[in-house]
Amino acid sequence: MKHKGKTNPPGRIKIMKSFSLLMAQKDFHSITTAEIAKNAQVTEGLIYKYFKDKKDLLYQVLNKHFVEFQTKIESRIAKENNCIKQLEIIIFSSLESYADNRIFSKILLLEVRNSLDFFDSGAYEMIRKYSRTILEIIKKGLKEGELKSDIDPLILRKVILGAIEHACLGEIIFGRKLDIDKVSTGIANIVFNGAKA
Amino acid sequence: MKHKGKTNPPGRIKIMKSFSLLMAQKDFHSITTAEIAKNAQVTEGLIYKYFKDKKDLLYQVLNKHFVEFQTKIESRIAKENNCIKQLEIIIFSSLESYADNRIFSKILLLEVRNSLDFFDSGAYEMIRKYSRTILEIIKKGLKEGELKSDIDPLILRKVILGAIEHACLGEIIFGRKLDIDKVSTGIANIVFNGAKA
DNA sequence: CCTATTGGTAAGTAACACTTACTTACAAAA
DNA sequence: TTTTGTAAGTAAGTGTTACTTACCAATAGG
Repeated sequence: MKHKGKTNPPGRIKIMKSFSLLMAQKDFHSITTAEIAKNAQVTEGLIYKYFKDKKDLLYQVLNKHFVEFQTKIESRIAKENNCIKQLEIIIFSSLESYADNRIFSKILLLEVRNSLDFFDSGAYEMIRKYSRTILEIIKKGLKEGELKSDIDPLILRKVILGAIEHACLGEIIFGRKLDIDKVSTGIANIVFNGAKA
Repeated sequence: MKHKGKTNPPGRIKIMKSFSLLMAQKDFHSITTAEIAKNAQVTEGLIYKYFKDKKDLLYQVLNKHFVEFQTKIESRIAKENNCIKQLEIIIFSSLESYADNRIFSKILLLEVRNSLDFFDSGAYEMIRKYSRTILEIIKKGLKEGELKSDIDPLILRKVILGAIEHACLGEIIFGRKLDIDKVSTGIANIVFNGAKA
């Protein structure tokens, strides 16, 4: 019998909690379904009542975290209407979110990209939305003359997103502590003012 | 009997070739050892004569590609001694290498990061060397006054590497064609001259 | 000519992701 | 009050997979 996805029964919640906990300790591939079930105190079969497969569980956990991330950032952006300030908020808030939500960033930056079916998932849809928001801000910045007219908005977005993601990798992989203030102002300084003397 | 790794027998070469070919078609996890062996026309057991496990095979294939990448870039850099020019060469050459060696970039940007034992591999040692080279150039640029004195070299490196990697993701994942000239000059323009009007 | 080593094979095995067939609980309809 | 439909959960599989073990054949050195 297939589940229709309307309710949110205790078993389902326990499975997601158990999986999140395990993701904090080890990488996706070395987590077994037996382990997930045992820690959740349910049987293995139940996982497949609520999730298509192990990857689907991963995507849904990511999605849950992403919703929080998105709403937090959007409310912060809304308070500003200077575009450069808004982009600075994005840089800072993204770094902050990645830093104090290791599971979220681990999944997003290390675990999901290698499989094509991620890009059909709801979690990926959220990323696109976030990404689109950034592009809108950049375009507005160009129109209002806050940004140089010869800037390609798509490339600027790549630079910003790439810098953010790369900055978090060391922290996620090696557990290095990241100085968010220093790194975010550093990135913003380079991206907006340039590095050339 | 353990292999000492001195010679390079035909079976070993066939396995690596077969695996490379499969990596061009699908992701690491959905490639089976049976498949690798069949396409290489050897038995499955032989894989484990030359490689510790499936991941080790991945790392060694990556390593092979990385050596070519590294030597190519270093010879290009040697021809310049203006630091900004050198960094521009790095941006351009990296994009170019990623673009015309999809397997290499797929492995490097999507497949290896999620497992901790990659960071003990020889392939990761190469990355560190490459990364160190970039840092040296930046430091030289600071000393010789080509770069602004308030720039943090580690952060500038993060921005450059992040931008390069992010720029390639779309191409690798979705097979989108990348305009290397446009993107590399675009990135360099932002990083060196800044985006603010 | 023997023997150690290397290249390679064949036949396993344990563990894993996922399935199937079943039970229980319970709410709404008849 | 009984019936029926369905959601929640279980128990016991199954096929596949990465990896292992034990073996064989060729060959080069002493």
